[in-house]
Amino acid sequence: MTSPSRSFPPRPVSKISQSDIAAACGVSEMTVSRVLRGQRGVSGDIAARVRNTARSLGYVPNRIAGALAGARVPLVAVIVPGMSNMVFPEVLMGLNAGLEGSDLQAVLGFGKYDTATEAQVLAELLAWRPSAVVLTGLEHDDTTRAMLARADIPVVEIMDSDGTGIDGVVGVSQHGVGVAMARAMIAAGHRNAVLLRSAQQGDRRQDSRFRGFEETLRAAGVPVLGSLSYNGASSVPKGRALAATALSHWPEVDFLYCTNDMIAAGALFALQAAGRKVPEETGLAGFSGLEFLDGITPRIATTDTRRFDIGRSAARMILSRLAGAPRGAREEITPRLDRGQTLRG
Amino acid sequence: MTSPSRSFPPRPVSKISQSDIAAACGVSEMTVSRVLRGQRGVSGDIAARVRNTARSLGYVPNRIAGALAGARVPLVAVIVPGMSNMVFPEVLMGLNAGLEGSDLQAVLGFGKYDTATEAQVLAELLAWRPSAVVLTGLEHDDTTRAMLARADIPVVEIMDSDGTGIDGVVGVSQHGVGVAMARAMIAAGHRNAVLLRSAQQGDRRQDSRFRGFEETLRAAGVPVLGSLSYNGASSVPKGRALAATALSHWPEVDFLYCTNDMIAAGALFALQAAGRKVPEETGLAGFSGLEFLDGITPRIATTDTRRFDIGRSAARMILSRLAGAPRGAREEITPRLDRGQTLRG
DNA sequence: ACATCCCATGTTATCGTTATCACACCGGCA
DNA sequence: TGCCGGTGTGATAACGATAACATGGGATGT
Repeated sequence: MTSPSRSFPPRPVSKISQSDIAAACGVSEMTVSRVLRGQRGVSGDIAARVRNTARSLGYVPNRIAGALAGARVPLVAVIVPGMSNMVFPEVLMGLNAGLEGSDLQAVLGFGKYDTATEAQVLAELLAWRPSAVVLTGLEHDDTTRAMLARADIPVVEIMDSDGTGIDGVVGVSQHGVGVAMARAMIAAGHRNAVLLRSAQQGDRRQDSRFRGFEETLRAAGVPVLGSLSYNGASSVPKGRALAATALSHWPEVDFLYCTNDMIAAGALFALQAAGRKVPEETGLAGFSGLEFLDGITPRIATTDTRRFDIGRSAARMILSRLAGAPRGAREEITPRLDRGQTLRG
Repeated sequence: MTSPSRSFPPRPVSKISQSDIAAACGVSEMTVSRVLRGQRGVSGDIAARVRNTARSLGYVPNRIAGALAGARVPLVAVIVPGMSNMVFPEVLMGLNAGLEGSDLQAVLGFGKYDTATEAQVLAELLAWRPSAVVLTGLEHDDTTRAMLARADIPVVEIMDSDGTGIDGVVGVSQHGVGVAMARAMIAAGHRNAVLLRSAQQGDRRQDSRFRGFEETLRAAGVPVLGSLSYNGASSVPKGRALAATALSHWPEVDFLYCTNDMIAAGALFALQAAGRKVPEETGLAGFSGLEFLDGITPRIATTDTRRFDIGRSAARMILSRLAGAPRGAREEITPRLDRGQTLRG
């Protein structure tokens, strides 16, 4: 909206339009439009002729004109925080898979873990009058909510299902993930847990996960020893360093609950380097179910949040909303707790 | 183009348009349009009034109408094969970073490693009359080329720079990557190489990489012993299995050149499991520079193709083309060969 | 044979914005 | 005084497609 100096060459001209086809075939534009959209009520003879002409002329439909004329805009605005790990790429693959077969196209924006940026990006995307919106998480700007209310289109919030959404919600209960892992840990006989967490501001999902974990442990009378956090992006070396610190700080620790699998992998290496038997002396668990962990021995316990399925469900929810289903659908994706080989027993 | 049953609710109505703002301010639509686009030639008084009214009414511009009326479409069509590993997410992050500051927005499509699908997706995206196109690789359908020729907009082909492109090209020489790794291997004293490769049909980039590798070894009088391939997506376990097979098949092997780091990680585990000292007895190398490898010891030799930089350069190339630079720019991104700790010496 | 209905096709208006040209109005200069 | 150039603002016509309605003619029914 604020480009001071736009010195761009004129738009490419001399495009083929439906009227060119109409002229070439000796029919009206309307007939061409009908054929190209696969509407019935056009004689097979003319339809074939129109299709051939369109192909031979290299006609590319102009969605812009179509959309303005009142046709639905086959776009879904998708805002994810970023793509620095495999989480959102997988969600997007699922979304795409779920959209396959419909003519809907995802348009991507990055919210950068910041609700103000998200609002800005949303405004940008809404300018295209998409048919639906997919947002990440349940926390949003007031501006965002207001825009969505005015837009009055299906909205699906993904990833997190702890709380109430604007419209549809597809996600896992992060709180539940923490609770389940705490129970698994206790059942396996571990007692002294330390959390390795990201210092990322406002990572609500991490927060509720750890809250569920801590509450459950406290209720069972085995509160966590403490937690350490790191700044910036996750990486294996960071996990390693963090775990090493944890070991020296709380020698009695016998379980490391890591905020993701990357950190957990590093923690595993640190435990091995420190000569701690895993899981006999010290167990650990991560979060996410990133594929690359498949190859590490022992296999790290984790919670797979089925990101592909989340994306696909979101897509399906959008399709059914557009087909007339009521607002406010919720779908809980049941995370899969994988005990791996880093929990005792 | 062929949705048999479209029963969608009518488009959301009651939107605020420029004419509402015009009416509220007592000026013409044209004046509103000028203000909102930041054109000069409107008195500051009116401009401020218009902007305030727009804000308070919750006006969201309609790019569709604007685009149809002749304004540039601030969209860049981007087609990547998929997102099953971190390669393309990183490219996209770079692209996004490079586009930041301009008003250009990337719209993503998946080509699925198939030129026919690519052509289809391209048609879909061109229907939105984007201002530029980014494609992956240099190999494309005739349909694709024809469409691009007609569209007459900047095109940038990324990743691969072995060959001639349609317009701009940003990438690394895969052939050069193979050559460099072969030289490094020879210099390190390895002699009996085996290739671990994906059976993915038509992966031109892998092919030229390995070709460069093989040619260089042959010229040096130490041809590769052989190669093994796997089907489907890469994973650490597959690398492990493949490497195990290689060890039993060619016991004299002393170097495994893997098509990517995931496979290389698996191969490393296989070597360790077989009791082979790395790199003394057997060295290995991967390809890509995926971040998660940072934590594995020994650090695996690899070639970092600087995917983020590729994306960013592509973005910059597009911006300069749109600003008037001539067609056919080329930018060679120099890959970074990381010897890690799995090459002797 | 005549009214009726349906099917294939055409006509007209419209979507919201921007390009283009036209028009006042103002100050300066000869 | 009259002409000129600039500067704000408005009127009008696209842009390319689709919705909604109109039309003509053949098949159908009685």
